[in-house]
Amino acid sequence: MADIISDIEKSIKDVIDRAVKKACETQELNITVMPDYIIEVPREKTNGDFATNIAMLLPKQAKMPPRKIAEILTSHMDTADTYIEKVETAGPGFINFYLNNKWLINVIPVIEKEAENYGRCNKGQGKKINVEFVSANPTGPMHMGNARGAALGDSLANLLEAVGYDVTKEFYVNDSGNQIENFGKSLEARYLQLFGIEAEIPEEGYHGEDIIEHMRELIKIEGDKYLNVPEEERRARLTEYALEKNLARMKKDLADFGVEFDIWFSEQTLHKVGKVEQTIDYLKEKGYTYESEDALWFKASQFGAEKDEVLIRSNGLPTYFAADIAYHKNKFERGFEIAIDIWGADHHGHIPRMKGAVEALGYNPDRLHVIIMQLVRLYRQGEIARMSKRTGRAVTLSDLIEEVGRDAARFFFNMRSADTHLDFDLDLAVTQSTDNPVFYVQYAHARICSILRQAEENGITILPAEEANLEVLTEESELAILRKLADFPSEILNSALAYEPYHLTRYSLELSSLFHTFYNSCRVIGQEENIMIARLLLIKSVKQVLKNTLTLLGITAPERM
RNA sequence: GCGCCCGUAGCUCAGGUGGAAAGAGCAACGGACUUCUAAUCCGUGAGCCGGGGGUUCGAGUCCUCCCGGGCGCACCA
Repeated sequence: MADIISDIEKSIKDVIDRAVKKACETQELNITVMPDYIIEVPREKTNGDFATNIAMLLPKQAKMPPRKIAEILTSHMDTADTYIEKVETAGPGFINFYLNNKWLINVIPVIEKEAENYGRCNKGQGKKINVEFVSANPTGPMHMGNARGAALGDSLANLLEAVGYDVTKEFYVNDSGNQIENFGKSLEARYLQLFGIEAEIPEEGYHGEDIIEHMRELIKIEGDKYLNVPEEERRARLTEYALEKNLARMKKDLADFGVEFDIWFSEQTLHKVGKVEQTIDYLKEKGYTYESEDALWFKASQFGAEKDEVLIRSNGLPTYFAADIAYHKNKFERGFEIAIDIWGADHHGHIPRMKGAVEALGYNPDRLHVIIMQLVRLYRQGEIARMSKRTGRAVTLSDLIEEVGRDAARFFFNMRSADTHLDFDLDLAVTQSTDNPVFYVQYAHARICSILRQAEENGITILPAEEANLEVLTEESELAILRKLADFPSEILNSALAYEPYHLTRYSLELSSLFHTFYNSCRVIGQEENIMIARLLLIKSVKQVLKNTLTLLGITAPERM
């Protein structure tokens, strides 16, 4: 896909490379190794549109000061047939390039042509990538950490897909192991209690109202038929029932949040088909395990972890870790080149051992990338809010959607990088004002739609970009918008490769701000024909790019507000 | 004690592979609506980038040691 920024950078590099060659030919410079120089955008506009540091990387080779090198290179630069208008040397040895603003207007026809595909590319070349996120315990409702993970993971998946990866979004269902045992015991206790039979919820069990609710419903449907069956059978059935209910609930809550998984991967199935056992056997054969105190251990410390880890407990049951190894082995066997896991900060200690396990399995550990999210703190009226307004219990994902809405929640979760604590201001998220960033962005979109509607009502025909005279876009606020629009493809690529969708919220805010500034200084409708058409095309481009950005974030772009 | 993350304006945070005089939003103060949505815009003030060393032409960014905060260090997940 077209990216006018990288095109222009390429043309500048050409100019530089040719100048170096020429300077060497005339023996003014003696350079044998071409340095790895960069083209960058100077912070200060007065330093040009682009700059290069090449002269500052050459003093040793050329045996002269950087400014002198810059002068020589500049003198050999041939800028014919480029947009470069002026080249200057400055500062400690920068070479600054000043461009004719006309290069920027090319972005409008590109956006018009590519529309919803503007910004996308094929960097990923169809490589298979697995993004596992949320993976909340199916023993109860989802909390704020799960919500942040959902927003982050889904936007990241969209982003990776946009740059050409074949993305699979996956939810690992922990429907096995200790916590499920406790879940079953808790359900059973409630079930018996509802029939007036004395029973106790285990120490580490689940005491929530939802457990009682599940059993009330089950009794309504199936009555007392599990009172007189063997304990094991009873627990299995109660667990199965409640898990199914919880999973359905999670699917619904996530769907309300705009998150749809491709695969819900059951941990239980790994055990059932013997994958866990096979994986353990494999590690055993490789000599990466040993027995101690009746348990089987994985030599994690041999692979960079702090200590060894138990695979099979002395009671004969495999640990969660053992299943997780089998799960990751399975991911790679399914052909994923990269597996991304999104975990809460409280799990960060597991990264070395998990990567160690991947390595022990014979895969490059770099193929597993773990994103650690820091905690979310909710604020209401300036104070930490732990409880839901409505239920009085811990705030769940569905509470959050109900209180602030899906768009605001998704935007807020993606405003900060994953590794900073997130202060979520619930009051701000519902505010319909300039303070609320998501409204600010959506308002920009709606405002554009409003102008376009009026243009249509006034019978104004917008020409195709190729036929319009876009050179009349010379106002500072117009040029600033064009520059921002041109940045979009690299913005997406960089965010995707860094696995950091939060750059998109910032981008959307910056573009919106530039639009609002333009709106207040330039009128569109009623201007001289050429200018009006050009501005209509400009704001249409802004609308398209805002829409594309919001879509990646899973947020709606309203036509009116 | 060991490991990971964080420490930038009063508050919340940005600062691609090191680059030229550190940015934004909010809060504070002062302005702009007979005109396409004032849910907006314009302006002002505000900083030993936690601290000390080091690497180099050049460090908020890299290395090291401290200080402060969060989270881990189970035969739980």
